[in-house]
Amino acid sequence: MERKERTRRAILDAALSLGEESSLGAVSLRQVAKEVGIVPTAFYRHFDSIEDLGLALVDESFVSLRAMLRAIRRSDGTIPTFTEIVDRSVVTLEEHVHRHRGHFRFIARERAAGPPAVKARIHHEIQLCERELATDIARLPGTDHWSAEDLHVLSGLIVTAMVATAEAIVDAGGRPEAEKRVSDVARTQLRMVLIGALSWKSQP
Amino acid sequence: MERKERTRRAILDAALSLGEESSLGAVSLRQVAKEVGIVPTAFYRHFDSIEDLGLALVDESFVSLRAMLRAIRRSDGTIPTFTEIVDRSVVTLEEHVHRHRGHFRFIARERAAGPPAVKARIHHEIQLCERELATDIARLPGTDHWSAEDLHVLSGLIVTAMVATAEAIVDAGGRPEAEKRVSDVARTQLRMVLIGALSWKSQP
DNA sequence: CAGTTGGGTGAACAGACGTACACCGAAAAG
DNA sequence: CTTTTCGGTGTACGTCTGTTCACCCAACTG
Repeated sequence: MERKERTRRAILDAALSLGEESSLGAVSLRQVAKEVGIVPTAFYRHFDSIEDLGLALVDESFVSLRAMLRAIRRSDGTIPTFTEIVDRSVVTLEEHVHRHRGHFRFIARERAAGPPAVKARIHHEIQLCERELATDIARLPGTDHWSAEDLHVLSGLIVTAMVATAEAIVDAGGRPEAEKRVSDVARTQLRMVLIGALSWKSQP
Repeated sequence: MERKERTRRAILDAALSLGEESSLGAVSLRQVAKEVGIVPTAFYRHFDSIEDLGLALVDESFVSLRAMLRAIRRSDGTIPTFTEIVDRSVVTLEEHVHRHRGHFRFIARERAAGPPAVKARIHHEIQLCERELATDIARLPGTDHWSAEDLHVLSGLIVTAMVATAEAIVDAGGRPEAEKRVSDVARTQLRMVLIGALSWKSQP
C-alpha cells in the first residue's frame, strides 16, 4: 500500500527533474519510467497519461505556493509599513523559489507551453492568487474607497510582477549575486507599484 | 533563386502554424516538411536543425516587434499627456498582436520552454526593448533626477506588464470582448505604474 | 549551346515512441 | 490457509523520429 505511494512520488520527482531540460510535452513516458527504474507499462498504474501527471504536478506546486502566501499573510497584529510588507514578501518568495526550484521551473514552463488542460489549471490557480491578494490589499489602510475592479487590476499587476520575479530567480540558477540583483529589482518595482497605488483615485 | 526563398518562407510559416499546438521542442522536422509539402531531407537545404529554425523565427518576430515600438515612438512633436501615451501604446500593442498572432504566440512559448539558445536570444531581445524604453522614459518630463538604475527598473516593470498583456491577448483567441477586457486592464495597470513613477523620488 | 550548381526526391537505417497483452509474486482480505 | 487484489514485468506491434546516401532535373553560368 505504501509502495504505491513511494513509486508515485518517484514518478513525480522524475518528471520534475526531466522537466529541467525540456517541456512536459516533450517528456516521454519511457524516459520517466527509465528514470524511476520501472518498466514503461507500470506507469499506467499511477497515471493515465503524461498530461494527467502534469495536472498532479500543478496541484502539488500550488499547494506549496499557497503555503508561502499564507506565511506572508501570517504577519498581522502590528500594522506593517509598506516597506516591511515589500521586504517580507520578496524575501519569502526568494526563499521559497529556492526551496522548490523544480516546481517553479515546471510552472513557468507549462504555463506557456504545456498541454491545454495543464495551462488552464495553472491559469486558474494564478487567478485564485490574484483574488486572495486583492482581498488582502483591501484590508490595507488607504484603499478604502477603491472599486473592486481596480483592486483586482492592481493585484493582477503585482502577481504578474511576482511571477516574472520568480521566473528570473529560477533563471538565475542559484548564483547568489544574480539572485540578489533580481530581488533588489523586485523590491524596487513593488515599491513603485505601491506608491502608485497610494496616489490612485485620491487625485483622479 | 527565388524558389529557395519561397520554400524557406513556407517552412517558417509551417513551423509557426504547427507551434500553435505544441512547443518548438516538440515539433518534428518531418511534421514541418509534410506541412510544407517537401520531403524531410529537403529541410536541411534551408536550416541545420529545428533549433536553427527557431533562431530565425526569433529574429523575424522581433523585427516586427521593433517596428511596432518605432511606431509608438513616432508620435513626438506635441508633448503628449500620460493618458495619451498609455492609450496609444496599448492600442498599438493590441493591433500588432492581432496582426502577428503567430509570432507572439511563438515568442510566448519559446521564451519559457524553448531550446536554451532560443531562450537566450529572446531574453536578449527583450532586454534591448527594456533599454530602449528606458531612454524614452528619460525624455519624459518629471524624470529629470532619476538614477539610471531606477529608470531601467521601471522600464523592466513596464515591459513585464506588456509581455503579460501580449500573452493575455493571444490567449483571448480573437474573441473581441475578451480582448477588450484585457486591454482595459492593461491601460489601468500602465496608468497605475506611471502615477507611481511620478511620485517616485519626488518624495523619498 | 554545354556545364555546373543546387533544391528537391526516395529509399533505407537504427532507435525511440505509445500501448496492448499475458503473466508473476507479494501483500491484503476472507 | 486460501483467495483475491494489484503493482510491476517482459514481449511485441506499428508508427514516428533524425540522419545518410545516391540520384534527378530545373535553372543559372560560361
